[in-house]
Amino acid sequence: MLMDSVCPHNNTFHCSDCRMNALCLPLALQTREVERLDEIIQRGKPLQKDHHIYHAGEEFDSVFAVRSGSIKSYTISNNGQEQVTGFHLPGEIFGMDGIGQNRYTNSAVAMETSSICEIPFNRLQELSIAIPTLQRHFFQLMSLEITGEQQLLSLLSKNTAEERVATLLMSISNRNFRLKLSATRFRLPMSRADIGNYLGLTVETVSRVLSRFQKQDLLKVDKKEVELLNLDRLRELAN
Amino acid sequence: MLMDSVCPHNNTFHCSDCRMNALCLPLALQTREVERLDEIIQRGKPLQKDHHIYHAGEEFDSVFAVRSGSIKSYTISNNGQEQVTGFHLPGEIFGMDGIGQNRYTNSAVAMETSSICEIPFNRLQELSIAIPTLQRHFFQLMSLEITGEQQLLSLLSKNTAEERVATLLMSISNRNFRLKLSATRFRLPMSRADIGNYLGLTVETVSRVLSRFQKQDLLKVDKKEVELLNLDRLRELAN
DNA sequence: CGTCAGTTTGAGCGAGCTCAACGTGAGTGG
DNA sequence: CCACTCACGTTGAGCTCGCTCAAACTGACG
Repeated sequence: MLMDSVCPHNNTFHCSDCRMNALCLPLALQTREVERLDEIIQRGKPLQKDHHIYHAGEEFDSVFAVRSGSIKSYTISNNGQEQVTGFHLPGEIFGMDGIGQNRYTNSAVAMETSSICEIPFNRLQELSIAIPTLQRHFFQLMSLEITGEQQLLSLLSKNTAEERVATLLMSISNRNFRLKLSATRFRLPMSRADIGNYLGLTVETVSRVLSRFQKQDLLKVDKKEVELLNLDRLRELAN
Repeated sequence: MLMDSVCPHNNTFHCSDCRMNALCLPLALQTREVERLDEIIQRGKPLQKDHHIYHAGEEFDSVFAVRSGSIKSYTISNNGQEQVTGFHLPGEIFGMDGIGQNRYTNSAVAMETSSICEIPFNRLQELSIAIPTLQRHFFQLMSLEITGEQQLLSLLSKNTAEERVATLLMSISNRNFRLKLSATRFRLPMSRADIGNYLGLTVETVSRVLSRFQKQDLLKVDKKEVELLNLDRLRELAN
C-alpha cells in the first residue's frame, strides 16, 4: 500500500512496487492477492501540513495507510481539551477506531506534508472473506493496536516524565529503523505540546526533560532534530 | 454465548437460550447462524476466585466471554509491577490481546467465582468467512476495545483522582444497568488495590476519594458494597 | 521589522505519593 | 470459643514531582 518512486508523492504506482508493502501488507499474501487488494486502494494527492483526513464524528468508511510524512490522531474530550491518541509513521495503518460505531471517534491530521493510501473498509471486508490471510492480518493489526494502547496505559500510570519521554524517543527510533532510516538521527514531526499531550505531561516538562537529557549527553536536540547519543541508557530508561 | 438457567454455572445450555446473547452475539445473526456459532463454543466448569484462565506469554487460541462473575486482565511490566488493563463483566469478551502475536500479552484471572465461554479463534475465523455479519461484529468489538483504551488513556492523562474514581463507578453502574441489574446498588468485585492500579492511583488515594464521596453524600460504601446516592453529580465528575 | 507560535527556563505550589500506624474481618488452630 | 494471623482497608503527616504562572528567547513569515 505504501510506495516510493522518483517522487515520493507520486500516486500512480501500485502496492506491489511499494517499498512499504512488507509493513502494511499481510506477509503471506500471494502476488495475485496483492493485485486484488491494490485494486480497491485509493491513492490521494499529497496532504499539506495541518490538513485533516477526517474529523471525529464523521461517518466511517475507510482505514488509511501512511505512505510518507506523519499523521496525528486525537480526540476532544467532553471538557473540550485535546487528547493526542497516536502518531502514525509510514507503513502504519490508522482509522480503525471508526469501525466500532461507524463513525470516527478520533480526528486525523497531517503533521507535515504527507501522502496516504485510503482503503475502503467495506471492500476490505469483502476481500477478507475471499482472502482469509487478509482477514487474519487485520485481526492482528487491530489486536496490536489494543496491546499498544495497553502499554501506553501502563507508561502513563506508572512511569516518570523522563521514562515517558525516553520511551517515545525509543519508539520513534525503532520505527525509523524498521523504515531503514537512521535509528539515532531523526526529525520529530510533532510539537513539544503534542509530545506532552500524548505522554500526559505539560510542554514545560517535556522541554525540561529534553534539556536534562542533553545535559547528561544522552542526546542532542535542536528544535525538532534529535540525535540519540546513548541508546543503551535511553533504552534502560524506557525499559 | 452467555446464559443462565436454574443454576447460573450450569454448562449444558446454548447461546440461543442465553440471557446475555444480545450483548455478545452479533445482533443481526440468524437462528441457524447462532446454532453454528453455538457448536464451536466450549463452556467450562465454574472458575473459583483467583483461578487463572491464561497467563501472559501462553499460546493464544481462544477468546472468552464472561457468562457470570467477573474477570481481571493484567500485564507485568519489565520492572516487574502489575498493570491492571481491564475488568470484564458478564456479556463482555476478553482475550483479544492475544491475536496480534499469537500469544496472550495479558493474564486473566477470576475475581470471584465465575463462568466463561471459550471461543476457539481459528474456528471463529472460519465461521466469520461463512457469516460476514460475524466478521463485521468482531471487527467492531475490537475497534470498541481500541476506543475504550483511548478513553482510559485520556482519563489517566488529564483527570484528577476524584474524576477517575467517579468514571469507574459510572462505568460499572452503566454496565450493570445493561445487565438489567441495579445501576445504583452493587458490589465492586475488585479490591481497592486493583482499582488504584487500573486508574493509576495508590490504594490510599482510592480509599480517601471514596471516603470523601461518602462525606459529600454522593454514595455509601461498606467494604465492597456501594450505593450511588447522587448519580447526577457523579456523572458530572465522570464527564 | 513587527508579530506570533513554539520553545526554554525559572520560581513557587499542590495533588497525590510515601511511609507509618491503626482498624477490621475472615480463616486457622489451640 | 478465644487467640493469633494475615490480607485488606482507612487515616494521618510530610514530601516530591510535575504543574502553574510568568518571563524571555527563537525563528518563520508577512
